[in-house]
Amino acid sequence: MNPVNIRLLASELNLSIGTVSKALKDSYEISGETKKRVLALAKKLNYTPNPYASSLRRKKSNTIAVVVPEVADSFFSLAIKGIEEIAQAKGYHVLIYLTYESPEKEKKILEDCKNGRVDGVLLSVSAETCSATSIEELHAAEVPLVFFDRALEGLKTAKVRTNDFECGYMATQHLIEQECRRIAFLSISQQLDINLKRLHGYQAALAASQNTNQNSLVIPCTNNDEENYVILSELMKGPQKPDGVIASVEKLITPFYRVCNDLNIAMPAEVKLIGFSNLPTAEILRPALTTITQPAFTMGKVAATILFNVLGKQNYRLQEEDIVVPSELHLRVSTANE
Amino acid sequence: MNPVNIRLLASELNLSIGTVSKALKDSYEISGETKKRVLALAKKLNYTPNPYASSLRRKKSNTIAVVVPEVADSFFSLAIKGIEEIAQAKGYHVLIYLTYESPEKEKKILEDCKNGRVDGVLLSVSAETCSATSIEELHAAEVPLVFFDRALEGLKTAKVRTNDFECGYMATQHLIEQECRRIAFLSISQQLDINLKRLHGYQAALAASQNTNQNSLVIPCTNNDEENYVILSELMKGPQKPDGVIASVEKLITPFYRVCNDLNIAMPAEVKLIGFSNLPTAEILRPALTTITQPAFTMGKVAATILFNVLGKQNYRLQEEDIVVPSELHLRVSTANE
DNA sequence: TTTATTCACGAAACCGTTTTCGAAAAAACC
DNA sequence: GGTTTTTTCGAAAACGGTTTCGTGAATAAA
Repeated sequence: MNPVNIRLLASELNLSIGTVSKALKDSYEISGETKKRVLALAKKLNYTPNPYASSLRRKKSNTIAVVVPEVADSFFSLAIKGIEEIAQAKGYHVLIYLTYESPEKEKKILEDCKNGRVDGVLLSVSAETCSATSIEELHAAEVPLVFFDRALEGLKTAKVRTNDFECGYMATQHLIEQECRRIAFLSISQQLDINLKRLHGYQAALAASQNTNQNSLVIPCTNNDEENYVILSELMKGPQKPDGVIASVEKLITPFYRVCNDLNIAMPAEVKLIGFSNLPTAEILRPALTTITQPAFTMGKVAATILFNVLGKQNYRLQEEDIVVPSELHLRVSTANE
Repeated sequence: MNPVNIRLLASELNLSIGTVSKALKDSYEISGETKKRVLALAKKLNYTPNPYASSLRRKKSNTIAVVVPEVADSFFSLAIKGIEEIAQAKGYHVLIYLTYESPEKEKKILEDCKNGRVDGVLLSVSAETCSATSIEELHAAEVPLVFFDRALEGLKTAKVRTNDFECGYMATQHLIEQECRRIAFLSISQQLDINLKRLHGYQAALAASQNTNQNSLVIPCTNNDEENYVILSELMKGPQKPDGVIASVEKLITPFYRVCNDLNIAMPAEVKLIGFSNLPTAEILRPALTTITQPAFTMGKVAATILFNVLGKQNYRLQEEDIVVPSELHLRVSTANE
């Protein structure tokens, strides 16, 4: 650690510690002449203030926590990039925590955020989180919190989300328009709010459809790629074989392509696929994948901006606002009609 | 912020602050009875120690910095995941900083790491970094540093890399074996050490080839997708049109697929492609992409493990070691012979 | 000239924890 | 009983900044 501290500067310059401190932050109390001397020596000795001493006294860490289930994921990595960009511009530091979809890990992490380590938290809850106690404790400790993407209902704080219900509806409607008569909805977590919304959008679109044949066909999948391969394989070989498929999460897309490839099922002729995805390679898949693309980067930036707006004020109360950044439907060949 | 501190505990229990502090960390000096009382009250009041006060006094932050050019990238996001997994297990916190390939940003960030904010740094240098001054300053400040993937030569510290030269060689040799007679090497940065190594591997393999016709054909690309599309388009339309292509970085893969698609160039019949890539979708591209896959997750874990090993010891000197985690060649259709 | 005000700085408290050192009381030893 | 040792705790000094408040001198106002 750098041994040059404010005390050293003070003694070299025959000034008091307080004077040096004020000079360094350009206080009006200090004369221009003295400021110049202090700055010069600070530069010469390569002085940088100890951040923890400063944080301790000011009760402000200039650090935020980003708590996400996963990072090796096209959505979250883009969102993190958006967050980091804003944070860096504001001179804030970003702590990253992964929950791996585990509520226990999440709880432990959030407890670590209560003791002044961070000035605020950006959180995307784990899929299995149902209890809000650890989040409420954070709230009680007056740590500003902004949910992004995956929020928990009933908590009075800011949320930045996308229009999941509409997207579920839109995806389904699109398949109906492309004359799919049997549309399957591939899902993972039954808990997760955003997945439920997508599912409800799907169901609403089916219900609104003129075609009374359209029954809901929800395929529960798992977190394991090979298990999903088997599940989807059964689906496409079985009597329930759909002619339209909605992959409600990105990780179900690869298994589905593999199944179609291995079973020689033609896409989009025999079955059409639309996926919720931020995959950068969607357009070079064959067939190119129609996607509902979440505005991950924007959501990260918006969430961070909201948080920093609050951190700037004295009044730390975060509005209970719910910002919706709409996803985009990218039409590609995987849902095309010949 | 939580207002319950060690002073409050002490006064509630009629104990001194020091006693409470020792009781909390199970010091031998404190009787079992007292420890029980302290722990009970701490639990009841939901006490958590202020991390910055502790860091200030102990001169240890239990935090590391991860400095990378980018996060929305399949390699770096996986590496970060590996790092975070180890850090979380060791009770460390992870600060993320993005350099966006800018040496100036990198310099600013590394300066922030010198003042005790972090106990160590994991760094993958930006592509344009040539000066080592800011890194040497970090070294001078005795902040342990581990390079991963992208290192800077001539610095006595640990490095965790992959076998880039061999991979360049292996990729080229593979194409030669697949009877490619004109192999192009798509490159981005001329600065970046790992890219140069891949290039040298390519050149060495060409030189070793029996076929004397094999001239080096290096195509400099940019960071812009559309520009690259144009460059590759010209290449594939021009007289130099190759029958084998090595994409030395992941971001050149998508443009190349697009070009082949748009120009109706058959892969692998007319041209074969091998890419340095961690794309999770490599196998569902059509044709499925032959890749050199870097062990991103493992490299992150290894780099973090090395760093934490040093942080545990009193003697902070990091060995000048160079660990090589080999990449894997995944053969797929994009380089197949009919 | 007297009084008020501004300017430039120092002394010291403070943030919350850790750690060293000393000391009283209890226990063990001769 | 006297001495040493162990046990258990408290006082206080750090750690490196920030901030409040006070003070003497210089300047301005009266």
